[in-house]
Amino acid sequence: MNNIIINADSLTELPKLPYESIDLIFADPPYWMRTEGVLQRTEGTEFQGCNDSWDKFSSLSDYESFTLQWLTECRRILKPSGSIWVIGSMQCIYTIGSLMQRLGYWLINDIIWHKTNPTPNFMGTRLNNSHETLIWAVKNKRAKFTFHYKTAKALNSESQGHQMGSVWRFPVCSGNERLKDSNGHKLHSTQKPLAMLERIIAISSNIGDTVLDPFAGTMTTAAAAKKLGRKYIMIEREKIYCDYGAERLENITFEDSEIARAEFDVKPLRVSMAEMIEAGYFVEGEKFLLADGKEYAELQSDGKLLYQGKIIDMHTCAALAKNLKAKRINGFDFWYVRRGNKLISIKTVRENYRNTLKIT
Amino acid sequence: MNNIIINADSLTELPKLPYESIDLIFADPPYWMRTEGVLQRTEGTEFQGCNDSWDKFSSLSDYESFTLQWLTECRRILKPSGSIWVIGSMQCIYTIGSLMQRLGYWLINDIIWHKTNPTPNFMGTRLNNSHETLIWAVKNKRAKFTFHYKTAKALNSESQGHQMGSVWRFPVCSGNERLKDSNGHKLHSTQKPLAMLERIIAISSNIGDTVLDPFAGTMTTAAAAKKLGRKYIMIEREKIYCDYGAERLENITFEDSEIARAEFDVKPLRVSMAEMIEAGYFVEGEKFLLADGKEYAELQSDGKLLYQGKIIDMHTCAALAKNLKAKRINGFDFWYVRRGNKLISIKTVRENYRNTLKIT
DNA sequence: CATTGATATGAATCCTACG
DNA sequence: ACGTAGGATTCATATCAAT
Repeated sequence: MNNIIINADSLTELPKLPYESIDLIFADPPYWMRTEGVLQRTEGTEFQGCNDSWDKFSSLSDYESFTLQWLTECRRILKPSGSIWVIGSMQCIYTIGSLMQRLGYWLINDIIWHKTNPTPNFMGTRLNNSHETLIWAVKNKRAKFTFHYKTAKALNSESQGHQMGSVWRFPVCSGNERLKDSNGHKLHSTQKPLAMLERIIAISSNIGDTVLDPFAGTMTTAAAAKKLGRKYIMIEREKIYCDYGAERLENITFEDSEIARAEFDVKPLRVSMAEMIEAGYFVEGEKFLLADGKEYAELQSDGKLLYQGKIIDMHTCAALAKNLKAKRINGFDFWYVRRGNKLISIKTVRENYRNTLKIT
Repeated sequence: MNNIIINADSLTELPKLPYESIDLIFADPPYWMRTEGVLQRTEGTEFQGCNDSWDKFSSLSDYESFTLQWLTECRRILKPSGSIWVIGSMQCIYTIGSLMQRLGYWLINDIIWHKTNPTPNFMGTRLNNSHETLIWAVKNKRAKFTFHYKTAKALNSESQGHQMGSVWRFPVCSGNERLKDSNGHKLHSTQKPLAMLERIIAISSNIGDTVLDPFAGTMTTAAAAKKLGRKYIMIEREKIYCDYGAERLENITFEDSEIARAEFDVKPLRVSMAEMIEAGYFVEGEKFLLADGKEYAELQSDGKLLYQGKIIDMHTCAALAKNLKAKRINGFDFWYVRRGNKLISIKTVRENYRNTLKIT
């Protein structure tokens, strides 16, 4: 059931997928653009937007009903730890977001795709619509989901080395990347940029995960998934997109990388104070100091601290010693010990201990 | 009923306002942030977000009902030519947008306020939420609304001189602009930047218009309105905000400007071909040429053109002569006439004619 | 090959006053 | 309400031909 393209309607296919079997969903549903007539450039040429039969709906309640159906199924097949991305624009994203919240999805972020090269507003009738919106959500409020924070930081082209924000800059899909039909015309009216899908899959899934796209189109989601070593299930109603998409995927291979493996986000080994005392990295009875050099507390054999006659954990103790309103802070950021005539952060001591574990 | 602050609840006050009496509405409703517990920075200090009593709701349907009520009233009191802006974030904007579309509002644009200095995500648990969303809408699909396109162009700090897009960069409200209470703490947890309100009011209303804000808070909307010569009706439930807001408004005066008056958007005088022939700017029977210098058509007394034996209007004729797919293009951009031994654009001729009208 | 200029095009809720 | 004529309006890129 992996790495397949299903040439059928999502509303009939999604119910066939097993309960809680999918790690990541990317959905690029019909937007229901509601355009009328032809839009003409000043020079007299026509703008070719999205005027496909698959984007037509008869009414708002019709569109709501369609949206409710596929969102309901997606929630059923999503793993508890999985997450879903949905892209849309003004015309549809409010319907989508509102139904998601009603269905119990919990929104993680909404993300703005700020297009670097949007179609201008030819007539000057309103603001140039230069973005689309992505909603990223989980099944339930308390769900634990995959998010590679440091991978996202590494991928943050908008502000290198800083945490990734909710506004992303990407050009629209054009040029060589854009699939053409046998007449040389664009195959699909709304092909999404591969780079955006790669970012999404890299930060919110793991190697080997299964990615589902219920409106797969030109298989951009599958292309990104394959490149990053994820499995994929693509559902697409139009045969022509499936055919061209399958061909596209043949030329794509897994490219292993730190990003694909999310190696920046590998959690350091969990170690306990007691363990480090045992290993001789801390000594029972030694003094814990703050950066000011004053001795505040005394280390106990179990890793707790003796402070003003009471035995408390070092995180609570740090907040107390620093006289903070907060009850608890990360003691590894505040406590020092004496080594020779120097003050050493206990974080450094832990780092040294962890390094010995890596070697063995 | 102008330039007033009403210290009361919007749900009771909006129904008292007359039908179709408001030109522009800006609404910054409670977002229902659904925060829990205390968010602590790494150093142990507490982040002071929005935890106000006015932002508490018991359930999604409760919030939907509240939203439906004020949006319904706003639609009732909005003039047919008026428009409404609503700001919100992920937590609420999908509910708001979806209800707006259900109520029959027609969206003009959604606009992203991309914060230049967002609060970081302290825990690294998700993407840094660095934007809020504004929805700009009219009462009905066919409604004509005020939009000063060229004023927007002039105000476009993101890309000077180009059409304004749907992603706006503004810093969050801070420093001197941020109102403080008697203890020196921020008066209001969600004060919006004045510059953003000025932009909104400048591009979507006229001098003398009435601007309504049903959740007026620190009266930023009124401040921008007053500065730009608009009238205002502010509704705010909390007395303390009304008091500080009234004081704030005392120090603000109307600053006249081309932007305030939207002078870039003044429409040129409408003139007809027949009128210009009458005035001698064109001569009946003279030849109309394209840029290539070939004679294509012959001017008739009523301003129409004789082309290949048929009499047609010059816009349709231009499309024909240029062999375009389009049925009609602006003839003033394509036709030339001979003046002496030079080719002159008929747009230039019209410009000359218009200049004589200005003098008299 | 590098540079320049002309041309094509992208999820678009894309005109309006007057008779 | 609807037809007609007047008149206003685009930006970043990619491609390709010409220099």
